[in-house]
Amino acid sequence: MAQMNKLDFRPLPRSFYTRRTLTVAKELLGKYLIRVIGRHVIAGKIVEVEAYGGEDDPGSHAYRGMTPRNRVMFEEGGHAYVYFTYGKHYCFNVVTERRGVPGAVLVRALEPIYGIEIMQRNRGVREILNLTNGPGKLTQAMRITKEHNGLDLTEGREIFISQPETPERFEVVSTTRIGLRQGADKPWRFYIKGNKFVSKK
DNA sequence: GAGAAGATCTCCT
DNA sequence: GGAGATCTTCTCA
Repeated sequence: MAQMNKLDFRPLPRSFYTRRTLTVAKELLGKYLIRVIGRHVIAGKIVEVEAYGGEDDPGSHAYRGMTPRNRVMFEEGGHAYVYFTYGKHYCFNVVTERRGVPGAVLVRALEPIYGIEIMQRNRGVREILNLTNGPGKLTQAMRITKEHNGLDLTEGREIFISQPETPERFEVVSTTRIGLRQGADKPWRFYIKGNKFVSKK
């Protein structure tokens, strides 16, 4: 088994994130989301995402301009946007585009790679298929909270995203987003075809 | 300052 | 398949 040393992984550079939101969303599929907690490393492969825009996207928090909550969406790409919802759950997003242009990609599901025992403990669930197959589940498994809102993902510290050690080929499926009242018509959800950890078919 | 809705999950039937 | 939990944030008065 591979060494679970975080030095094996390098954070993606700023230039990966400061592009169009839809481009970043599709390219995030297959990448590893890495969470470092003290000496422990948790990693999951990103298998499902949703893109959120600005004033062109009624489904986005940034649709009506900047508020204290969505401020990070207007930051330079490469930051973490974490918000609390439904009184229980955190959702983890990756900010995209250049500074001043709102955009983010919601990470909806991961395939567990490393630190599975830690994720089982954090979730209070043993079933691996039920560990990270939803936006609220993966933040609980990786212990991501509002403390991480605004974190810079290019620094490679507590949370970052890296290339997998052995990239695989896969097909991307594009569908409409989930759980929205507004903007539900836009096909801005992307997932890896056939992956068991995708939250909904 | 009040009221309503929400990028969800879990448990129950 | 459906409803309740639970609380933050936004909107409007």
